[in-house]
Amino acid sequence: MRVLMVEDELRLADTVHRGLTDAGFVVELVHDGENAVWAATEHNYDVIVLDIMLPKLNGYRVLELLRARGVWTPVLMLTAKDGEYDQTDAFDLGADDYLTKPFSFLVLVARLRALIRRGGPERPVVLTAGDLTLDVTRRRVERNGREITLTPREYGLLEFLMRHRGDTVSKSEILAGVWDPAFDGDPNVVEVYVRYLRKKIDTPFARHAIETIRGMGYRLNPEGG
Amino acid sequence: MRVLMVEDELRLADTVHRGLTDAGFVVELVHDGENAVWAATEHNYDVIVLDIMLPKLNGYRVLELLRARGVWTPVLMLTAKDGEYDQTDAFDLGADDYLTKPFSFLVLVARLRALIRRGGPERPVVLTAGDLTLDVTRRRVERNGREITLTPREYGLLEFLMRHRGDTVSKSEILAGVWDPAFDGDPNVVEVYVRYLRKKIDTPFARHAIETIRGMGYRLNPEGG
DNA sequence: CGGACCTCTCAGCGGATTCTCAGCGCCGAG
DNA sequence: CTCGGCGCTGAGAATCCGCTGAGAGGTCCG
Repeated sequence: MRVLMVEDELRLADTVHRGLTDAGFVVELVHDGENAVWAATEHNYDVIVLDIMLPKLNGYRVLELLRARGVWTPVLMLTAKDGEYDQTDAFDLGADDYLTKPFSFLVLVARLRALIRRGGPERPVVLTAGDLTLDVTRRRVERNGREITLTPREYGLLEFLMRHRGDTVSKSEILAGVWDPAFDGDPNVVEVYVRYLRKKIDTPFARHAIETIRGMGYRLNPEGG
Repeated sequence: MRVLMVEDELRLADTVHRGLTDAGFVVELVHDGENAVWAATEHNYDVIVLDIMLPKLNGYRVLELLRARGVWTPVLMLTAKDGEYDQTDAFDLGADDYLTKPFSFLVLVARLRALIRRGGPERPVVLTAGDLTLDVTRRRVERNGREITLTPREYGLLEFLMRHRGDTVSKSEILAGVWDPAFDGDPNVVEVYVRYLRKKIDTPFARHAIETIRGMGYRLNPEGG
């Protein structure tokens, strides 16, 4: 499994490079657009990880050039929330899949595997509970069509609850799934963050998606409350 | 069907190895945590049988490392009754299924088959008695399609009765099974909670799922009363 | 450096839950 | 039919648990 990675931020490039290597990929790393085009044309990769913000040629141009040259290697794009193309859906740019920074490393690996296996993108995962939706790819939460901005922790908690929607999950399960595995603080944090979430996703909409199961934990109502 | 087995007790490892081979599995055997991580990362197994007590890296750490590297092979954990993690439910550690030593060999084979087939743990059953249902994972009780909310104690009692539905269970058995093992209060609590339960699951539906067997205990009617 | 934001801790409140208790009534044995 | 015991019941005390507001520390960014 050969991966070409195009990324100019050295720290990020290094982290991901090491991680992907550990995950069993053979990784080649280039730092700008010109080298990316050259490498991708010259060698055969199973998949290309392509940052949008690059010196010399941006990711969009790189992709365009490759396709024009008949290079159809699947491309996973990395987009930033606040970049030049922040509003753009990377699919429109011709990418096979994309992730928004910051992204989960595990998600990256899973997407790469999917791209390689199917030669196509993993179907975008959107979790829903009634009129509440969470787009895992974009880290975007909406209710009733209105976007809701969440902090990372709030987002993690909501994603966890939505992945288990309908199930009653205990506070310790939530801690294990959302917080650092080594976290050993007061489980009261969970209550606090449930409160924060409710203030953002329930109260303004006069709904009760997050139910308290006293003595047991919490449960996200699959119908959205 | 390829199985990676991680077990350091030679005798046990040998027995199970032979048995699984006879059952049609291709078994690879390693004896410590480091080799387990290496083998599981390098090769593709259908399922991993992982002992908790291991030299170098314990099973918990092995599992953690594998998941962190994006290896999502289903894991069945072997736990001992009296080990460091005896109290812990192995699901909390991220295992897909687990068995407590000593275990029945046939049970092991059945669980492995289930894990491979579904790529996930065997889902605990939904207990039913007539139109009364109790979903263990969702912690949800319904009668006649209507959801019934129970307090933790009430729920524990009902689950116990439903697991023994059709049997007559004495108050002391109930106390031992539902209350804290060290509980030494008045057995009258059981009567009190039976009453609470009846008020919620029987009275509103004009049924009698919970029968009193005078001098003996209680019995949950498998037909729902 | 200062401000905005985020994460987490803490302690008090109040409602929900658990359990005790004492009296009542029904069941079944003789 | 009578009586003793077992289970039922309502009330209430004690405890638990989740909710909440305030705020301390940390981090990021200008």
